[in-house]
Amino acid sequence: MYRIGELAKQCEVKTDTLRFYEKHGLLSPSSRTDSGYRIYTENDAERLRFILRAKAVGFTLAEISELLSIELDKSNWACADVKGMVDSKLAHVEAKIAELKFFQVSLQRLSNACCGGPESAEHCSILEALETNTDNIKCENHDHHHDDSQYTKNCQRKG
Amino acid sequence: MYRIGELAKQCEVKTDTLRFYEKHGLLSPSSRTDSGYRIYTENDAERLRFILRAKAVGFTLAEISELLSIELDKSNWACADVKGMVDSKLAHVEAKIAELKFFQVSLQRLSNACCGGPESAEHCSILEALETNTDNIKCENHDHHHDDSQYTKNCQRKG
DNA sequence: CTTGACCTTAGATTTAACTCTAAGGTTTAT
DNA sequence: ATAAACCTTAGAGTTAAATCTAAGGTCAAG
Ligand SMILES: [Zn+2]
Ligand SMILES: [Zn+2]
Ligand SMILES: [Zn+2]
Ligand SMILES: [Zn+2]
Repeated sequence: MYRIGELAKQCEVKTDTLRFYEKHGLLSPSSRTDSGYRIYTENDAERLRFILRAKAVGFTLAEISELLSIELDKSNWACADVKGMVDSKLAHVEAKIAELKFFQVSLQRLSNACCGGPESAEHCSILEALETNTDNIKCENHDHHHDDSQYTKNCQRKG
Repeated sequence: MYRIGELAKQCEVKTDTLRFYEKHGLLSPSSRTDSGYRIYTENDAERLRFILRAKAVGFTLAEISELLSIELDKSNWACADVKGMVDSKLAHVEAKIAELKFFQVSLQRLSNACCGGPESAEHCSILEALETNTDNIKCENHDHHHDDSQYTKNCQRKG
């Protein structure tokens, strides 16, 4: 039997979060004290841990709601249903990774093209790429001199 | 010279989006007609393309605001400033990728442990993993028979 | 002179998961 | 008996980037 603050501390969430989960139908305390304090049982704690594990693998609260209703009525669901949820989440996560990897290589290419030095950004390759397009990036060629120890690796210089 | 609908179509955004960008200080039309219609110049269109390119590499609108103010005042900024923005975005993107990859492997392990068949979820490995922990997943061992052609690869069976 | 496509505004709604506020009641220890 | 630490509620705020709504004005074609 835990009060809200105890359960929150045990599971490393905020009390706000537990009230939020209750408001959204994910987890309700099994009872209340006479004065209205929430009382969670060990069973409630297990349900919370289920929720947190599902969150840890990437499910949203809406999806976790669905998983919880399956969990409470397993015999009326098939492995196909459960695996379907996991697989569709997996596909979604992989699509997001692909999008972010595109960002990553684009940003890396921009970064590589810029010396990153203290000189004026007037001829900065990054800005030039954003002005025209990000596919053909020219490495910048400042007229100034650089401190070789810092900028040589990225910047091709004239003088 | 474009009206809002023309520019929107040309750049494949909604008119709502252009009004939104205006409200948030990213792009204002250079003028208005007597009746109040927005009029965008080619210069405005270029600025929009800058915005869209920056979005395409992952920058938020707030970051794009910053890039735009640098772009309009290049000589008072250094390459270091611009590259700093790119690199910090890159770090952020890479952190997000790492988080999603963790989700990905966790979900993949869950998926692999489940036969995905039409049988009851009562002994589903996925649910069992969420009930206890997601690190030690047991492959499910149903008492039923499976259609080998569909489930053999993931499911280890008894009988 | 009316239809339809276009344009205007301010403000509300959406999504997700909290996070915070205000105003107050309860428990426990000193 | 009073302070500290806890608890209660309803509801507003946060973040990001739109997207939608309502109520109305403009413009070209037929
Ligand atoms: Zn340089
Ligand atoms: Zn540069
Ligand atoms: Zn099986
Ligand atoms: Zn299963």
